[in-house]
Amino acid sequence: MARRAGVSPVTVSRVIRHPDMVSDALRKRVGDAVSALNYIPNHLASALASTRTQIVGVIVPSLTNGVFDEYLAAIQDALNPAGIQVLVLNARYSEVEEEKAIETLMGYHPEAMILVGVDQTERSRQLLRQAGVPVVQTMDITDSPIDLNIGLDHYEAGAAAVRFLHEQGHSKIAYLTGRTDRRAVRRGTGYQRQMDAFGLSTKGLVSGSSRSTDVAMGAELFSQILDQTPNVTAVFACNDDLALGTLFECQRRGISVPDEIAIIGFNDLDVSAATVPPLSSVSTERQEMGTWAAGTILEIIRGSGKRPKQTSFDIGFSIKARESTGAVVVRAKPAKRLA
Amino acid sequence: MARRAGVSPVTVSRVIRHPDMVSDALRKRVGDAVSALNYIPNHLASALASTRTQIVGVIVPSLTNGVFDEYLAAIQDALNPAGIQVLVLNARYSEVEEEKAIETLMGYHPEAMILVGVDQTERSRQLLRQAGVPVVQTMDITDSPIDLNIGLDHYEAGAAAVRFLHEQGHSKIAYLTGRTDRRAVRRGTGYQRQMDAFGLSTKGLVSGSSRSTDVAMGAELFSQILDQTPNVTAVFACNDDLALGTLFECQRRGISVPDEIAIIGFNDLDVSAATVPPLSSVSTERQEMGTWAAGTILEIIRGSGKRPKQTSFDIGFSIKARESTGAVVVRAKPAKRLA
DNA sequence: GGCACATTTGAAAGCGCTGTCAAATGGTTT
DNA sequence: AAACCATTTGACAGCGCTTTCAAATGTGCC
Repeated sequence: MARRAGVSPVTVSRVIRHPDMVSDALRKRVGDAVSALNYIPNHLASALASTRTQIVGVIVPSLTNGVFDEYLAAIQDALNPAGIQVLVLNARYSEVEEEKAIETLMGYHPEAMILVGVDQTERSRQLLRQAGVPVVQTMDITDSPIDLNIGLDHYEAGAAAVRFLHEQGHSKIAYLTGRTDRRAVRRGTGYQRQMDAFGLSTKGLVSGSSRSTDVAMGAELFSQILDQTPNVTAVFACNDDLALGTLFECQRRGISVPDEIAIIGFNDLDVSAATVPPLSSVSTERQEMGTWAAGTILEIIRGSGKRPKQTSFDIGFSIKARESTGAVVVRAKPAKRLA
Repeated sequence: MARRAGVSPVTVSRVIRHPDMVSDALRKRVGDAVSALNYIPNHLASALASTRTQIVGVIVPSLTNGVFDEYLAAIQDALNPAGIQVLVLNARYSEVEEEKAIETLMGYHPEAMILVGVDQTERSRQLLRQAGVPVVQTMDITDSPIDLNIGLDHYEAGAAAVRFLHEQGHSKIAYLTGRTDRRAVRRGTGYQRQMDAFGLSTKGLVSGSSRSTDVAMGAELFSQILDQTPNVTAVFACNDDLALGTLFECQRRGISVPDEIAIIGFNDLDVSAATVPPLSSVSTERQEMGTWAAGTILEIIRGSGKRPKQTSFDIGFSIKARESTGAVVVRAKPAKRLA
């Protein structure tokens, strides 16, 4: 107890929590003792007594996927300066593990929760509601959010990628996908429906794997497509890793990109702009989603506790057209939706 | 309080913590109440009362660098099953921020700490020692660890990369580096000393930036080298991002790899094996370091509390020779050290 | 049937802090 | 000088749990 050092018991707390309620002399005296002893208040005791844990729980589907890096960093960057710690748990793309993670997190009584995706189990939703704290579902959109929601329509994004390639004159458009969370599935559905709408067959043009994606898998999946459908002219990869693998496979086989094969990925990771040729990609605002989630939470739990004006937010996406899909055209977010 | 549900106060705790000390009937009765109420014990109160926080603090220099992804995942995979939560803080490659992160973490009374690198500030070291918990410094080695240490000798690794390229007949070997933490600096020193030892000049062969690295930077840095020293024949990049950027720049300029330029990176990320041609890289055992750190900690705080037989561990490195440095040779970790 | 002993449950105290409220101190006002 | 008020500090209780120890209950033995 640092209190022995100064001479006061509760006063230490006041000096640390409400320095302006205390005289200069006391502040100095306690301050000296604190630094002499390297005293650091026990956050657990403090949280227990004040019922303000200053913890926000975040659950991501993967820790090794570059997609969540900037997202997590954005959340921490927004929350840490406010004195809030972020507890990150990994659900490994499993709803069951996510539910477990939520249970664990609840034991810490977080002041808010940030989740990826919109399909939590019923029990997860119940636990979350029961907790009575702000919950933000990110990366995807839904009509029935648990609480707050920011994301994009992956179905529309998949369809938009197809439209984009189609506008460039492609009709043999392949789709590559890896382990299928709901978002990837929806992108795939968007692809399929848009191909249907164009009257284009997707036979021999879809290749998937149940493993989690990496660059090497992109090469494998694309090779499978080539075997089945040698006259394929364009590839829509459900993420940039697969797109990059496809590009490498083209290089390996001496297939010219974009002249013989056009490639578009998803997420627009940094690396996509640096390849040769640069990879087109459907760009998602991951950092913005993290920032919005964290900022909105801060507003609620700090600022007067009232809900923000906007509780659901479709942040959209944009197609970054680069050389891998031919001549570069400036494009914006698709104007209207698929019927 | 779920206790109202059953009929007991302290007993709930016992049912949950020591189910075998309690009768079947009670266990069932309380169990029912627990699930009926979705009761989850308050971890903060539990930790405060028992002085076992079940928290391990981890501080990494970056959240957006792929290098730390598998490392963090390995730590969580080892610790979570033991009921331990990992609190991850980002020090952004700054010793000062690291010190702040340590202070913050201390407020949570972690049962152990895992750090990256071996140059913490004096105050950091003091706080850590004062905490009296196991501390593991990873990724680098030192003669004066705070407590436990696992890592590799980056100086040797840098020198080994140069020796490797030299053996392939290169003498105009460039070095690319980005923001320079101690480890990157040591790799650079290893490069420089080994070049000196070979009597090779490094004039016009070193290019660096103070920003944090990305793929695009690799292209920029390599371009600078080409401007200064057109007859360069090999590039040692201080990480795989820069190596990949170099490869892309070669592709862009139509420079053949490895015929005109040999490239070797550092860390051996997954993507390096998938490029065309595949990139050689100095492979570091990041996952193993995370696993060892977590495992050793578990042994100490769970298993009888005694120190492991081995408290310092040079895990070494290996050179993954792939086509980007010419004919593929099987190589092991360098046998003897630089004088 | 009475006593020693093992088993199962509860009562009391306290982990380190914070919120509330009362007490002490000092400065003003009439 | 008495009464009043503002400012500053401390006492007390309690956050929700666990630990320790005592009480209650059941079992076996002489």
